[in-house]
Amino acid sequence: MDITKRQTLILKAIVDDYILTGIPVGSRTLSKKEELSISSATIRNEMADLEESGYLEQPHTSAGRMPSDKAYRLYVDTLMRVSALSKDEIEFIKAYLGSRIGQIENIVDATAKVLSELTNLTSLVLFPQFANAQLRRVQVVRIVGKKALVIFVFNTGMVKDVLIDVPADMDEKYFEMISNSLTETVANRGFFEAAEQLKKTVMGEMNSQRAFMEMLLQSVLENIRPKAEKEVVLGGTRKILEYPEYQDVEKAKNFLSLLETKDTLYSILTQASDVEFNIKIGHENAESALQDMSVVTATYRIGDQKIGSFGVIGPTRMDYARIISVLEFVGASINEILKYHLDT
Amino acid sequence: MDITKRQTLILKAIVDDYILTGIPVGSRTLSKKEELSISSATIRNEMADLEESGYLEQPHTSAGRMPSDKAYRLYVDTLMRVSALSKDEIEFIKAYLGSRIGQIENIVDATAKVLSELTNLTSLVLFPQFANAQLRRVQVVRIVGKKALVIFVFNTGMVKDVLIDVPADMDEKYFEMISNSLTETVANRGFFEAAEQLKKTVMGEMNSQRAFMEMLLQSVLENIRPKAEKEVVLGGTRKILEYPEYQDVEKAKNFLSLLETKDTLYSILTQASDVEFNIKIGHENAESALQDMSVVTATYRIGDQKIGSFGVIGPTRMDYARIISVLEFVGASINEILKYHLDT
DNA sequence: TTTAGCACTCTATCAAGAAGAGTGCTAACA
DNA sequence: TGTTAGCACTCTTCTTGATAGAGTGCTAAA
Repeated sequence: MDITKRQTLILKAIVDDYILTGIPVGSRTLSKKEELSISSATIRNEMADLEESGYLEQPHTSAGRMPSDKAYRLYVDTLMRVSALSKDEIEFIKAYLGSRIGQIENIVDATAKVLSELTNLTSLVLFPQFANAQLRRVQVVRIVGKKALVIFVFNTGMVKDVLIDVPADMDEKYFEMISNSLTETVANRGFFEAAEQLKKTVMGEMNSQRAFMEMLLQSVLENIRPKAEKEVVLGGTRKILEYPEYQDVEKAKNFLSLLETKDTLYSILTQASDVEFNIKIGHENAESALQDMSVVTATYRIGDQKIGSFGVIGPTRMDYARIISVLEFVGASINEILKYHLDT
Repeated sequence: MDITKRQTLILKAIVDDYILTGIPVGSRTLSKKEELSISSATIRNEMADLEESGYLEQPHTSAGRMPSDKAYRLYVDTLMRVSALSKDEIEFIKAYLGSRIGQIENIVDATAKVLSELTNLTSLVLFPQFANAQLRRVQVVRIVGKKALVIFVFNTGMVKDVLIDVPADMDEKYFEMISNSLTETVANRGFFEAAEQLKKTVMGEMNSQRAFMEMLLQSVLENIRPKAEKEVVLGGTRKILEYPEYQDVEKAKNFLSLLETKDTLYSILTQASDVEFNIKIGHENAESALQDMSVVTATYRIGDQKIGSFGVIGPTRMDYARIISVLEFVGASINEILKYHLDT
């Protein structure tokens, strides 16, 4: 089952070429390459062997060979060389992400954009998972008239808020009291625990503002609940149309509708969050819609706590080496920015 | 130049049919329709006349006729019958929009989705134009440690906020003072006037917190400035792929990249905001990229103040009558929801 | 004025043939 | 024994030509 050194060399050349062009690679094309000074006939023999071992595939008899998923796996695991990004690329990432410090949404959006721009693929960014984050503080602030803002502060430094209606005659003191009481209840708890605790607390309260408290609780629960649907941000969704293998509108449509069912994307991004880099090639994906696509994801964190993941999705023929470099650098940049966020 | 009653009838039938199918309409197809009991030969004669008058076009000699932009214009102005929406459709809109009361973003997103879903076209929704809205209140609230939230309240009932850094040792009293002073400065002014006034005020201040105030001012200005780029929300961007005339990937790509340059969309939506409904057919669009597309837009308002617009974009062959009904009803629904928002 | 009839035009579709790319196998060579 | 040149073979793609079908424009009759 092992393959020889020369076969490895040939395989790498084929993968490199196929990633670049998307056209099945012929023996003559390969023999013309400088690094391989072997005749096309010899290459043909080796290719036949590689095909038998399951590393190569042939769309039809008189076409060149293209890598199988197994070949990509080998390529990713041992063959490819991950090179550093160019100065320009680093500059681009820094400029794009750096200027977006502020709201978390901006960072997520910018990450999605930067990823798709640099890889020419559709990018996925999972929103920070509040479920893992803990609440630190809840504050109710009267804005004007009947409107008040409920502000949630997480231990990760993130802030979320929601507008609610309050009785016009409600006392400022009362807001302060609620804020403190809510904070006490939820502080240092994750979402589910906090929700549990909140319900108990409100049920216990039997004061005159019961209706208001229930309304408040409702909006609190709705807003700190992690919503799968909302939590995936996409970038470069139309990049796929650039690829010759998606010139068929039907195929492109399938891909684009896959992107609309965010549940799938969500599960891809969450299940991947155990390891640093996760590369799923073709049939390695559980979802049937992804059998001829690859997904590469990485995690991002605040401090040493994993709070989300991001990555790209595209045809199995993708430049894995380059993608890894990009993800690595972008991940590091995000960590840096979020660390700054955390610095209270 | 005038056309006869019968020609009008024929033209309407052609437009109706072509909107439905997208295939050039032949004389025999028309003669088979019940409402027109004329022979195909007669129709052919009439069609020749209509072509001469510029209402019909022929892709090639042995094909049927299709409506020109001029025909669509006539159709929209006098021929089409706008019918009421079905109960199901009304229910759909109400369910979708009604449940999204809360943040303005949700309403805008929901509107975009509802529009594209009901029309099968790409929808555009302009974010409420803060430039026209006036500020009512600015409030700085310490959140925790070095973080504070600057909250902007508009006379439209909308609320925007931004997270900023503040010196950890800054007094609560000082926040109150700043809030009041900022509010006084910007209250009842539009954006540009408020910005002008703010600059003057800060320049005047020479106290110890000058650096902080400048930082604050910066973030204030950045956040209340109307950003064209950010202000257009799209829905159903991939709907275009369903249309046979966009089976060509190249065409689809062009359309999709048009959607990415939000400046164009922004200008379409803003220039249209003078009248209730705005219908631009084919070459009536100033932008060269839109020469074979139509754009239908409507405005939405709070009270009697126009604050934004929304609409759909697609091939000139679109169901104008239906689109008008949808826009009308959705517009009314938005107004209702926003009125509730305004009810402080 | 309307309609039936017919020649004409253009497109779309299909089959057949030619060109090109690439392979697999065999035989010769180092 | 491994490598290479040569050649027949296969499959795709492109081109060409023929054909059917849709629809028109025009003429002549009703």
